[in-house]
Amino acid sequence: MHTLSKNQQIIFDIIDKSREPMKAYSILFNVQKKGIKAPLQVYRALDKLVEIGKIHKIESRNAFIACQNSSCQVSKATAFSICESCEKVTEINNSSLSKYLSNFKDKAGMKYSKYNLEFFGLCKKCITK
Amino acid sequence: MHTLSKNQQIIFDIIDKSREPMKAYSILFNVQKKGIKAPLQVYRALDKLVEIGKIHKIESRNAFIACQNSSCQVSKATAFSICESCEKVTEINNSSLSKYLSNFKDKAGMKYSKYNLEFFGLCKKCITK
DNA sequence: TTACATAGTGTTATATTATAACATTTAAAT
DNA sequence: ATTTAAATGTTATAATATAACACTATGTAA
Repeated sequence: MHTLSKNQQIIFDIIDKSREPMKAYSILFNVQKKGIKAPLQVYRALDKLVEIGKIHKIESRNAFIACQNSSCQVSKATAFSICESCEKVTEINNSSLSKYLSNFKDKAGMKYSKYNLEFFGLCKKCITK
Repeated sequence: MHTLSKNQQIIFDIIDKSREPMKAYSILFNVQKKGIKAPLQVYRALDKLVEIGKIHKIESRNAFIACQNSSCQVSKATAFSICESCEKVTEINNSSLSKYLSNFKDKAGMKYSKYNLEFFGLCKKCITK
């Protein structure tokens, strides 16, 4: 296990507590009272947290969420569902899906070490609206 | 079929000719001689081209490539391989993969209308380096 | 425990990516 | 011909992200 540094811990905590993906400058705003004043301090912590799998970046939204899977192994194999109405994002934890994708090989003979999948649609709540 | 407007055609052409994904401001630089002067003119064309499936955005790279599939149907089901060394990006056209993902349903009962998948690794050339 | 290397911090400045707002023009549909 | 929708041109600005440099803390190994 990895021990987080001071800034990493502060920033992880705020993302982990959030019920929705957080953007970098929103994080910055929220941690200024804790002494983190500059964007770079946030981005450096984010980079590290992504690297060790504690958080994931939702690429289509430029936002970050805490990993919902117990383990960090899966930081190289991420899948999310995104509601295009309410913007709720959920990490998908489905072994069939991860097996299928981890074993996927394309014609070009490229061997993949990582993937990121984002599904878009409407969540249950938003469908009925 | 859709007829492209003047700006849309100019911007599609330059992306289509490019052998690598193009970034918005690189596109802007390259079309200034054609009278397109402002970022917004580029972004508006990009938005439309993405909407109609002529190009795709590589989210992890903030860059755009022309659709490599003959049809525009697939604009809602995109998959790419990205070499992390040379940054070569290739659109994956694999019916097993697209069937699997199009039929995928998660526990939450959310029905997906769209997905985007990005694989990362090393291409053949870069493996042997 | 000192020295060395590695990782993390603080700070200022700046680069890159993207949109708001508004006036005008062109194309398409009735 | 008139109306409507789509596209354009323009200026300004918002939002996202990194470069560069000086300094500090932490872990490792002699």
